[in-house]
Amino acid sequence: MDTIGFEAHDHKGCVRDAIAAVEAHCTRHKLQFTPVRRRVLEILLSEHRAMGAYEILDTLRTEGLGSQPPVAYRALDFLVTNGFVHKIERLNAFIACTHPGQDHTPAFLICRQCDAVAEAHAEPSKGMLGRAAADTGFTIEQAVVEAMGLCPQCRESVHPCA
Amino acid sequence: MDTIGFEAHDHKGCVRDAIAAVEAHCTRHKLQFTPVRRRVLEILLSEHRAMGAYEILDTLRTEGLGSQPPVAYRALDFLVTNGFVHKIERLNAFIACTHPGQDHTPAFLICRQCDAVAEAHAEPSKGMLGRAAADTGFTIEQAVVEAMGLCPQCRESVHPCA
DNA sequence: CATCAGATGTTATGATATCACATATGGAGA
DNA sequence: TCTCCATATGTGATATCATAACATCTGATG
Ligand SMILES: [Zn+2]
Ligand SMILES: [Zn+2]
Ligand SMILES: [Zn+2]
Ligand SMILES: [Zn+2]
Repeated sequence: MDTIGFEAHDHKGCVRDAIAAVEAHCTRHKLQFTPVRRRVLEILLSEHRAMGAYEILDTLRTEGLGSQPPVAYRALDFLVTNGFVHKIERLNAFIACTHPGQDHTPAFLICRQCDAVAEAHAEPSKGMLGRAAADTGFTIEQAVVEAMGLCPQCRESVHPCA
Repeated sequence: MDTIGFEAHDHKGCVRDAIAAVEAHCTRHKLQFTPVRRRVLEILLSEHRAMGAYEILDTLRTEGLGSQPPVAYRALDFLVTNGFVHKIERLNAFIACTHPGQDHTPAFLICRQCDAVAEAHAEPSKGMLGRAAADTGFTIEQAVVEAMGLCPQCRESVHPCA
């Protein structure tokens, strides 16, 4: 199973495991997993959905962990840079990674109805894109792949228009 | 050749042809290709790069075609909706389509050094992404595919760090 | 002419993101 | 220990991107 996000799962365990994985990764790479950074990751993990920076900041504020935008953006920048969180460009929002610590290139399935987001695995330099890049001499370093559409649940509930 | 953008070409002709194609498409589909909409498309075509809405608005303003953000955003919305212009999510910017009028799903190669953008062709429901979607029952309606990296020219000029 | 849909003009505001500068903290080396 | 320095944080201000709301205009239809 590679893409979770549209199905029920052991949420408590998933949060715990993710935090543990990030902790281990930070120790190994001498990265500072500070309280704000940890808390931002926890918020994203516990909600399990894409959240805007200001929405995260609201929570931090009530907990006395920072009240100004740079606090949230700096923590998010750290988490994104190190691959623990991904930015969903289409939503200007952030979501916790489902494979923290592992080197991977994510792709996302975003439901336009309920905003649920599932992380899948993308092969960057394979397929059309890789061919086009190779043809033109372009060097791909990173890729944003975000599919919009309807998740299984919302697909059910949409009236058939017929 | 499917991806232009990193190479020299007949620019005058490319602008003329694109405008003509859009004009024809609008006539056929009873869409109003108004002065503001036409001018915004011309600006994007002539610059041949990704431009922010406010940058476009600056030009409109000097020409008396509108001075407030909604003017630019409404024109861009029309052009994007009808596939004559694409939004580059990663840059919060817009770029003229290189296949206007044709039904297609674009992918982009974006140079992080010089901000040049090339449009390529993506096959949405093929490959990893399509598989992941099919596995989970997700229905893909639209996709954002944007690769970041170095274009051929910038790749040359970057010092080797060695 | 009356009506209406679509396009535009304009003011204000909302949402997202960064700059700039002060302060704190903790480890490496003199 | 003390100094230095890199990294992280606190905070106010500001930049950048985008839309809401409402008035007005214009052309097509009947
Ligand atoms: Zn991930
Ligand atoms: Zn859904
Ligand atoms: Zn296109
Ligand atoms: Zn370049």
